Amino acid sequence: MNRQTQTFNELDRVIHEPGRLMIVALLFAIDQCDFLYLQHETEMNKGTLSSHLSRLEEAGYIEVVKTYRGKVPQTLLSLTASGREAFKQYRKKLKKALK
Amino acid sequence: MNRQTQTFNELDRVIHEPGRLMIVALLFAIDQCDFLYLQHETEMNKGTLSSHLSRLEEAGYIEVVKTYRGKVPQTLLSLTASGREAFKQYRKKLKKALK
DNA sequence: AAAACTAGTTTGCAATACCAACTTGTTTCT
DNA sequence: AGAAACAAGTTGGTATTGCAAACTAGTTTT
Repeated sequence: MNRQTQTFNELDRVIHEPGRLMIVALLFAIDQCDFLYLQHETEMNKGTLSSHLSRLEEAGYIEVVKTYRGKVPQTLLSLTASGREAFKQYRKKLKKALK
Repeated sequence: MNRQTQTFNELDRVIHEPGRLMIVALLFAIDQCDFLYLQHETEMNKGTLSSHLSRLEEAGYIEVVKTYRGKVPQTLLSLTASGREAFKQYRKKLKKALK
C-alpha cells in the first residue's frame, strides 16, 4: 500500500477545484475582498464565481456578507477559521505528496 | 492582475484530477506496471480506473499495452515522454503557486 | 419616465467523475 | 462437467463543473 499515492486521493475536493483554489488562496492572503475584485482577479464569469462561492459557503469555508457601498450592493467575502485550516491542511498534504 | 492566483487556473486538468494524479505519480516513480497493481495501489474501482486510463491515453500521457500473462489478459501501463514532461510541469506550477 | 448600468443569482446545457452492475473469456474448485 | 472466481473492460445512472444567457432589484443617466 503506497501511502504517498493515497495522499492525492485524500485531498479536499472542495478546495482542490482550480476555480475554488484561486478564491481560497486569494482570501487566505488578503483576508477580505468583494465579489467584483474576485471576478477581476480570477477572470471567472459571474455565474461560475457565484456558484463556487455558494459551494464554499455551504462547506463553511467562507463567510458571505451582503452589504452596500453607498447605495450599490456589495458582497464581501472572507475565509472562516475552518476555511483557513482546511487550506493549510490541503497545502500541507499536497506538498507532502509532491515530494 | 494577480499572476500567482491565475497559476491555479493554468493547471493541466487532465493531471489535476486526483484519480489521474495518483496514476501519473505512480507511473512516474515506477516506470511500468499492470492494471491490477494500479487498482490495488489507488484503491479505485475498475470502471473508474479504466476511464481515467483512457483519458490519459487520449491525452498521449500514457502508453497502454494489452498483452497476456499466459492466457490471462494483462494490461501494461507506462508514461510516455510527453506524460513525464506534463507531470514535471504540473508539479512545478503547483509548487510555485503554493509558495 | 424610459433606458442603461451595477451586482449578483438562476437556469439550461455539455462534459466529467464515480459507483454499481453487466459482459467476455479463462481458470480454478468440487 | 458445472459453478464460482478472476482479469479487464463497458454501460448506465447520478452528481459536479463551467459557460452563457436570462432574470432580478435597485441606481443612475438622459
